[in-house]
Amino acid sequence: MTLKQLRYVDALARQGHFGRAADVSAVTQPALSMQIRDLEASLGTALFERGPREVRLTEFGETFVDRARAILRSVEELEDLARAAGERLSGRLRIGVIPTIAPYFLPRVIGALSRHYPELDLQLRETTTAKLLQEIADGRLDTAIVALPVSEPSLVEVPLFSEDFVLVRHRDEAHKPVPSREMLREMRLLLLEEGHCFRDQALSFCDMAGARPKELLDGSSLATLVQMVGAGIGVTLIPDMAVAVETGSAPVAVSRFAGPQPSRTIGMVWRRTSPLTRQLQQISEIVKDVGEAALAGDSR
Amino acid sequence: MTLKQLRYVDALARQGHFGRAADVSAVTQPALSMQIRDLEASLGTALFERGPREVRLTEFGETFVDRARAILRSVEELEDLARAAGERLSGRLRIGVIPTIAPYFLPRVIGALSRHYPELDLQLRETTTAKLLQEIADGRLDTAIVALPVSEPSLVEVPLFSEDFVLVRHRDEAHKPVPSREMLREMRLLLLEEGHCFRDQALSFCDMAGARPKELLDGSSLATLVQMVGAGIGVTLIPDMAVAVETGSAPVAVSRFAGPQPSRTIGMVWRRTSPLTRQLQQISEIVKDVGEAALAGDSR
DNA sequence: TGTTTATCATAACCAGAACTTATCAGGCCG
DNA sequence: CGGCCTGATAAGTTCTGGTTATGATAAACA
Repeated sequence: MTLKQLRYVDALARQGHFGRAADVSAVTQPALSMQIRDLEASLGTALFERGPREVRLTEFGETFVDRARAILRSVEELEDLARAAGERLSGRLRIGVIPTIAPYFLPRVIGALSRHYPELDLQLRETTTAKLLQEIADGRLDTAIVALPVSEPSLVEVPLFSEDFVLVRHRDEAHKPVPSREMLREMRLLLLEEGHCFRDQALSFCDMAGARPKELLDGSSLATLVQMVGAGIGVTLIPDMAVAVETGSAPVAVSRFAGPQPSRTIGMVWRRTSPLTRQLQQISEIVKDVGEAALAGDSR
Repeated sequence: MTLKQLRYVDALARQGHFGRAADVSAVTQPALSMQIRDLEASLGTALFERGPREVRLTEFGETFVDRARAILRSVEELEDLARAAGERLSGRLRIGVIPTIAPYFLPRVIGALSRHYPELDLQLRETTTAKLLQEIADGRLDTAIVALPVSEPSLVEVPLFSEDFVLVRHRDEAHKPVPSREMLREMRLLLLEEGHCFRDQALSFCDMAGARPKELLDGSSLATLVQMVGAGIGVTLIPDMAVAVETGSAPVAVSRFAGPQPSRTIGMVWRRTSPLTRQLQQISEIVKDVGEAALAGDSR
């Protein structure tokens, strides 16, 4: 049994005439006749009664076409559904974001994306890069916003923007000169706990990668770090984007480094094999715009 | 979109592996690959994500296979239904019967048929031959039990049995000799109204076909005729099969004619083009047996 | 009643779809 | 880095489904 046969049966049942049914089916009469014959043979039952002046459904034919039409409807519906799904980005999209970006960036991203793609069902997840990458590989995430590079050949990575790191000190120290990288090593540096890429990036800036100097304290979020700085416990680095949100509620001062700014590149990654590639590309453009706007001080 | 493609999608979704999916579908891997590719192309959407180590459904693919499987189930169900319908006689069967047979014969026929074909949904209709034939032609009846011949080339007619006509007189006249055909013409003969074939058959026996002799009175049923005879109004003819039922409740006597018995052949007819031909053939055998048993005096 | 017309079935042929075998390409793994 | 697994691609073959032409039969008509 084929869908074509069902369509022919439908047409023939409507028309009650092989010739006309063939016409509306855009085939010739023998083609339709043979398909009907084959179908009836394969079913072992007659669906139509061929009278010389009319073609009539058999008793069973009646119930057959009813069901056949229901099937054809479902098929059509499924095709429509597919077309709609293909046209533009819609449905579920699972995005992962690292914690040192999420709270400062996600609100804007969500806003922009749902403005562009109202039918998009955004699902966010915030965790460390390693876990995000694993979840992408497992197919539990569609894409992630992380610091580049991830150097994973199975993933595509597109850069979005670069953000600098800034120094956060207690407000009382704001008049002192900005310490150099070397000086930082001698100060009590507050960092995120292990696993956060930003920790490694900060350490690498201080040339202390790998080693764990004793004057160092772990915090579980940038907010914690800033609050600790405000309490006079030490200094810390935070990414540019976090400044506006985190430094308002504590007696701290923010300073840029002299000379080469420490920075990191934020980008989007997804499976090279993802069928959403085209849509993800579009999305990355939007996210990029949002990111650049945010960095340009557009701190709505 | 074809059912074949849906089946392949189903298999691939289950197996997560082109090779295995092709195996269970009893085709080679390229065949399946191409069908999937074509389907995805025609939909404009990817259903599967081809990873190097695994084949995974896309977001949309998930909902697609769900619906696809529902469609495949309906199709299978429809095929089963057809097979069941073809196997043995079941479903609606519309039988027409002439009034001079129906009350005496139908109860037995119904009993026998529903014993043989429990799944049969019998629908009976009782009216004159002309109307029955029209309804058969219109497809509103599947078959009819009438007096042969009907001489309609578009219909098949199979003889079932012959039944004699008997004379019904008032009980007081039972001692008189059985009148001849000629004598009948001189008596007050009670007959069914126009349109009943039995009227014509009776008249023809008396060689009075067409003509309307004055000594003649119409009744609308054999029961009426017999009651009229019992009231002494005249005599009548009734078919053999009606004797047991009709002559018990009136002071009448039944006599067979001498010499050539007047009789008629009862048979079944149906459209030559009917797809039920085979089943109707079977049914005619059963009806024939019932009829012969009834005539043999088996008057249960 | 013979002829024409309408209608579905059949025959012969043809194109394209779909399958097969063989081969390639890329990722993974020892 | 070579072998293996897996899916894609290519080339060739089979067969399905389609076409045109024709046949058969019954209804319509003159």
